[in-house]
Amino acid sequence: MLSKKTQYAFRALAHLAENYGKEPVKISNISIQQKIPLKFLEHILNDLKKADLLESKKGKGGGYALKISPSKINLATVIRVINGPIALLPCVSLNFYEKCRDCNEESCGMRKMMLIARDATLKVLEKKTLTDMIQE
Amino acid sequence: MLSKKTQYAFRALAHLAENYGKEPVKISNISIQQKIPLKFLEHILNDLKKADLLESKKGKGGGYALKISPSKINLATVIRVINGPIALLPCVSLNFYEKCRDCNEESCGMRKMMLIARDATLKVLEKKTLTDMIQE
DNA sequence: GTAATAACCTATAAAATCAGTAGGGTTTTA
DNA sequence: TAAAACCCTACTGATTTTATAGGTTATTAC
Repeated sequence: MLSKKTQYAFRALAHLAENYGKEPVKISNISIQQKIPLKFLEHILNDLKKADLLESKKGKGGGYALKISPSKINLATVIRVINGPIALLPCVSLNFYEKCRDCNEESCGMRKMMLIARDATLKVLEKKTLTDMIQE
Repeated sequence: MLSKKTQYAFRALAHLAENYGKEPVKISNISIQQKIPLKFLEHILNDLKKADLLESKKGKGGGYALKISPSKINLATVIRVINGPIALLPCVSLNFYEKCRDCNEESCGMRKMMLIARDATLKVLEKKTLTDMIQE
């Protein structure tokens, strides 16, 4: 399951996607309209900025905005930045790979199954973007 | 990601699948051969038993065995018993559904995306069984 | 140039979950 | 009746999650 933080991140991104091309949006606005605790949201937006998904501007008239088009931000990217691995096992993770102890990767049946599951999930999450998400 | 407990469960089940139709297997045997902490494994096997996947026999010659054919135990079932929901959001979970606050389910784009992802993942996890997993 | 605005940074903390351990109790079989 | 093996309840330490607090820095308007 996605953490609450990740769900907040998606809401914030959806909000920013709807304001793409317009003025930057203040944290406080997103916080109120999307009902996300303000100080928590600060961290989230900062994480997304560090991942190069957002850009920010300080001072009056400042705020956050998507750095790239919402149609270029896929859901897998967001999940990886905020939530972590998408795969069900570390040994089948593309971005957070870890060798599993006591297991021969070539022959491990569990691994084979989780690879197939990962591919199926990724096929969706890498294809769908913020634009798909905000289409009503 | 699957918890360690779930990974242990899969290993134990694979072990039992390989002994399907034979004598019951003792916890201690599984613990040693699969390198799973014994007392932790006790809990896991008990959970699987309560979920009707295993049957047990006490006393000498006792142990655990699959209650049904390994070809009838799919991976989704196991994950749900030990790990919990497979869906990425509570509001798209079939077995652990929870309404999300502040969100109209009909119109929520995040929900729509996660539904599609869930279906893709489940299609694999509900189709693949312990038998698929132990095929070398 | 200074006051207001709004993002940025670091530290802390309560609550929940995870990963086990401890120590007996109960049932079955020989 | 004793050994074998599962069964049950409670506890614990570590980690992660979900925040909150409080100050710092950069930008803009006057």
